[in-house]
Amino acid sequence: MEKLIDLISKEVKEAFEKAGYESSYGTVTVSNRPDLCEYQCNGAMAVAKQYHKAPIQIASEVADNLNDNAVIDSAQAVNPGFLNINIRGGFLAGYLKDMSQCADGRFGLDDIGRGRKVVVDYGGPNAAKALHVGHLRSAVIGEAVKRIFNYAGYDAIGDIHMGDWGLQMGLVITELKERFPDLPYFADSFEGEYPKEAPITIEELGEIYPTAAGKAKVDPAYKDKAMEATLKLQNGQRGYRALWKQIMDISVANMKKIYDSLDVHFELWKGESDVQDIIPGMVSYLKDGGYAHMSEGALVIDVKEDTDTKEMPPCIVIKSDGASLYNTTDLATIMERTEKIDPVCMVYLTDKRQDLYFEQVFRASRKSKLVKPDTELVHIGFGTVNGKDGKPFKTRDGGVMPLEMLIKDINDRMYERILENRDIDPDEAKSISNTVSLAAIKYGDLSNQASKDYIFDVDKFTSSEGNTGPYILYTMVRIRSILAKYTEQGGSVPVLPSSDMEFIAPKSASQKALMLALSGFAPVIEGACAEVAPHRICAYIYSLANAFNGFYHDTKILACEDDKEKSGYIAILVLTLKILEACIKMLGFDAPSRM
RNA sequence: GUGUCUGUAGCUCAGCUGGAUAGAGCAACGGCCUUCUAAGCCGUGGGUCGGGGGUUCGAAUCCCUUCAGGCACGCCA
Repeated sequence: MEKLIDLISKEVKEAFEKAGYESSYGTVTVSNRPDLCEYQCNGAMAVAKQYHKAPIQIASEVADNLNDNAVIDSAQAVNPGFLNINIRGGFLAGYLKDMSQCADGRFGLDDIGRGRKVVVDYGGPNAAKALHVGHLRSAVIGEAVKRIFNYAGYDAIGDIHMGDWGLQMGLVITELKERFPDLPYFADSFEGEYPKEAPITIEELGEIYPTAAGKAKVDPAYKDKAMEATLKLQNGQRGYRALWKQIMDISVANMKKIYDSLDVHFELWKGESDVQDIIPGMVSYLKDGGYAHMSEGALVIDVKEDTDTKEMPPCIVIKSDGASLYNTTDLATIMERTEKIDPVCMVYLTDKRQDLYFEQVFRASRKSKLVKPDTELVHIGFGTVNGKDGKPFKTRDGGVMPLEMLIKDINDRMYERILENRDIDPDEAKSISNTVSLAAIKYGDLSNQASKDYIFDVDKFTSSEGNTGPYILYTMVRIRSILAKYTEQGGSVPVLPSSDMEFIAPKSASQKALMLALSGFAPVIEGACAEVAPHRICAYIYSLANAFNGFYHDTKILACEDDKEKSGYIAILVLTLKILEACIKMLGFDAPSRM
């Protein structure tokens, strides 16, 4: 379905052509001065030089050609050469009707993806340590990105890609060996059955890794042991593998619980260890193809290019001690995905500090042809979650904030707010606060540009004032409430896509503003998808919710006595609600039925 | 040192493929509920878009330079 802005552009382009100018200058944009007009065209100013004419004269000529237009209600030339355009209400109503009839339920958004596959690599938890605040963004943004791709018609596959094979595992094993040297895992001669369950709990694991990492930092001998353990694990030492498997089991169970609570779900629970078997093959491929060479004892791929103005260290494939590392598994994963999934694009969501690293890996995989030339490799580097002081978010005592604690904090705050506001059954309040607080967290994160750091402010996020998740949900609940009353009064609410939706030309400025906002859905999603920018959807639904609340405030909907007008209002309500639902679904949260 | 990101209202952030008077929200102040959820709506005040050059009819936006801060720079992930 053609976008409204394109339909308007088409008219203006024709008007340019009719006046004797190149039609491409007739491109129309949404007005940046809504007080003056709804749409604008700046082409007259751009084209003026070429035709040696005053911009305002050109704009006037074009405006004259737009009288009596079926789409455009008014086109006015304004100094120095703007063309201010308003759209016909009846045409707008017809456009919304077309949107609500789209059989694919995408409200006019084209099938951009056409079923092509995309891998979204996000989550990336470290299997050795508890999920903390640093894992929030990857999960939240990644899930949204995946859902946006899916909505746009792609077949998006989310891969958690756990860090389960690197030094962190060696550290945990080493620390366990120090503490419990008598466990059978550490006895080379042991040939019996290992215990069924892990020797530690998830809580203990949460403590062991930081301890071990701390020791390794100050004690080189300890670090050597850990590296040795890593290598032994990778080489298949039986006891280490058994212990590793058990650590993974408790770790994964814990991850699932937390990701579930965030409504974040992965199609693939892959990790670095999964490509272990294909690494030797890949390494010989890299060597035989002449892509990799030895340097300072390590196997590396040079990724420096002549055009580089910056230092670009080589991508290390195998460490000088023979062990593989993050790079190795990422390259092997790219190779495996290309063979088994063959996506048009792989998107990685990690902290932006890994920018250089991913550039190296992407270059290495291109250079060595591990990936097809037309497969896009995209790294979305996001900023840090900071506290109100602008420094990385910590617990009260200054420790790393566990993700569970952060979720609980915001949940508790939300629960308080609900109880503050009204008499409500505590159980219902609990259920509502779960739903709303998830929206608060996710919206708080997603409404910021991914690449920037942001401040995690519980009070702000849980507030229903301003650009927040609760404000969006409140708006939706309001609409649902009206529609429910309408049904009670014997009206029938159309289920989309529906040809029964009868839109009418707007009767008020707020109604037209809402209708214009609705018509902007497709271009916003298209932009959010193209730029992998969920925050655009947040900005959109905030303005849409604003437009709705303005309309709601000065329009009697159910009390409207004109049936045709009333059903027109209901149509707007339904479409607004459905679009908001589609958007928050993409962002990864839901609305409660009542607030 | 090299590279990279950031700098917009007191605070948190949009806007950045160049357009009109730089927008929101919070905070401050003032209005609006016998009527569809006031967790809402409307209004007022608040800015040399870090500084300086340049390109352009036009710059928060593009280029150069400079200041301030963050981050990364071969065997961690």
